[in-house]
Amino acid sequence: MKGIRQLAKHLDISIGTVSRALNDKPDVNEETRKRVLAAAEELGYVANQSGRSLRQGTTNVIGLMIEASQETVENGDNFFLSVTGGLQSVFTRHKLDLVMLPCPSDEDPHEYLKRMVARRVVDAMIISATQRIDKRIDFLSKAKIPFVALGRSSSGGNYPWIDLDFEGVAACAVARLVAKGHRRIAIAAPSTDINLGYVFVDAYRQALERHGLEFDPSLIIRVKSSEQGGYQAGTELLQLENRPTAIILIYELMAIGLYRRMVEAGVVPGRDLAVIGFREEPRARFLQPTLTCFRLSLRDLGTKLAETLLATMPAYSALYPKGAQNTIWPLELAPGESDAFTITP
Amino acid sequence: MKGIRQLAKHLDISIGTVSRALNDKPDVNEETRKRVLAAAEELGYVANQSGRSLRQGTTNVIGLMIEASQETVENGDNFFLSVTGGLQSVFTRHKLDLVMLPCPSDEDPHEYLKRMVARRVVDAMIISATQRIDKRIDFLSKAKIPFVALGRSSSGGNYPWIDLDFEGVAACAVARLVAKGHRRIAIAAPSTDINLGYVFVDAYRQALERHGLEFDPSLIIRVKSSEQGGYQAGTELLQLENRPTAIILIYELMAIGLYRRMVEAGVVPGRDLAVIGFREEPRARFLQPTLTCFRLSLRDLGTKLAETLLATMPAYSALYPKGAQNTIWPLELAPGESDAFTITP
DNA sequence: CTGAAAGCGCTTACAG
DNA sequence: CTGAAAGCGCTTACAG
Repeated sequence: MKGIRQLAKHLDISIGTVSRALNDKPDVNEETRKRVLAAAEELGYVANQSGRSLRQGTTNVIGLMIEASQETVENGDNFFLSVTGGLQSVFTRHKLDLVMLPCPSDEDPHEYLKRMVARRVVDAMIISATQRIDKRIDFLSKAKIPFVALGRSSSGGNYPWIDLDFEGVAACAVARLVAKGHRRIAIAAPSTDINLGYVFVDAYRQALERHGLEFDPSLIIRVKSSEQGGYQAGTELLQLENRPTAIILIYELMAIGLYRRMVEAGVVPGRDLAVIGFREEPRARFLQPTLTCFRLSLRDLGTKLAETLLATMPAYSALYPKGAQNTIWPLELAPGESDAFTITP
Repeated sequence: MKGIRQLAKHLDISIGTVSRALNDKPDVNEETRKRVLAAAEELGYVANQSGRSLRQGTTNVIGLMIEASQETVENGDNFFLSVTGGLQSVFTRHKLDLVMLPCPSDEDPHEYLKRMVARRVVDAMIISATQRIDKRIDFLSKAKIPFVALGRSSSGGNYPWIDLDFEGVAACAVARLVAKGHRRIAIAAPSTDINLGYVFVDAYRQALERHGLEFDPSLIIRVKSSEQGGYQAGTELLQLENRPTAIILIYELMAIGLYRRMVEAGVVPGRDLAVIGFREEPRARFLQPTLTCFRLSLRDLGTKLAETLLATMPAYSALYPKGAQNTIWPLELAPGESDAFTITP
């Protein structure tokens, strides 16, 4: 089936009526609508998206930009694939399609985004891995493209974002460890300029302060956000003089590498070293002793992301009252055995 | 910058000339072309893709369909993200953009594909995770949409595909094990209807036959393609009477779960049980003893996939001589310690 | 409730 | 080498 013209001819009615029937417009005879829908189904007609887009000025496509960094790839980090389900559950209601736009690793993310937006392949964008200073945010704001960011940034002033509750996680982790008698608590933070690193370390500092503990910069161990990074963090931790008795990890898979390094060194997590991981992750579920970490539903996060985005789009904002356009997403403590011992001074 | 009309007005020339200049057509004055390109850059003009698509009949977008199954997500399987780099390196040369189309887990993959194709959001498709009988292949063939499949299938007769050399891997693994004296060799295969399972098990059977070993169906352990599946395979292996002395795994992350199960049972891989893994994977690199497995470049695989696809597209086939439209992609043995012992009967 | 017509933003024969 | 015009496939005021 080529186009609406053939379908209309086949039904012996005008293309206008066919279009109205297909698009659920109210002013169509019920009988006519049924005939049209049946014929479309039978002949496999679906409206050409370019034609629609050109006329309507919208593509009905939402882009999720992802950066396939070496690290992400090696980690097998499927954070986004999980969020995707939640996003789609909302978008489907409005016949919006989600496409993932992988930025080639050799292209500047900002340039890539500009190109995609300028070509108008999407109506709106979801960006993530926000940097502390992120040009993409300024660009999208200025270009008035609806968007939502997964992650805060110092850029762009007021813009829609959702971020994980790093403060809550840091505060909870520090409080637990302090309650068990720990005084020297290390933290494994990312070595990149990603904004969550700053947020997390700040919150850790403040939590220490609240508990009257001195902040020691040497306890911030900067490593890659990966299993290997966790291993590296383990190595650096072992080399610290006056070795910390506890460590908080900012990335879920670090725990696996850290455990391995500890086992190699004869240091037993949960007995000689308290470990608190970040996000609960299937692959870390089998660590022995079980890892204390934090739980969240990536699907629900995706749903919220989608709703936040739609609230900023004129065509949908009525359905999704704007309200809080910035959300701190809570994580729930999932206690394990990795920090279940008490330090006696 | 709104559209080509404004840009043309700004330059005081016709939109036709602007278009020709922007699209590298030969019949444009060099001076004019420079002025146009400069103005476009300055004003941030990029052609609206819907307009282009409608006129040209092509979208210049290639779709990579991915199925975000529960398993894939939990595994953190980033096979595709890695292949993406290779795909893009080829597509970029032709100003083609790659988008990943995630099929919602509650939608039938075949219906999803039909919808995407009918809406003409992409010029061509890359599909994967091919089933033994895969309706998508018949559909794409019939609809004459250029496509390439990552994975063979029994469907569709003659169509372009690339697949990993499962035969080679199975043959090599069995030969190695037999040479070390193993007579009872188990194999962990996928429990789903994915075609690679059939191909791999067949090749394993044939390899046994070549070495004069009897095929024992109880040695085919069907489990999920995941870490957990590997663990499960370990459990089942331990329960087998006349326990096999070796196991071949069909999925890379199975090794991690299998090792864990073996350690729990006091069975030492590389001493009490020979293990040969499938694809070399960063996360399995730290297993002790090191895993014998097979190496391939996912980036190169992506490049080949892209080239195979372009060879089937009329607009590019001249540049990519069709030649072999079916490729068996070789894997290179990466010997480790996990199968380095000899059985003495 | 339906039809005829305009026009979304481009590219591309066609004239000159 | 450039301009004027047609037309890709739709949706949507506008008339009736």
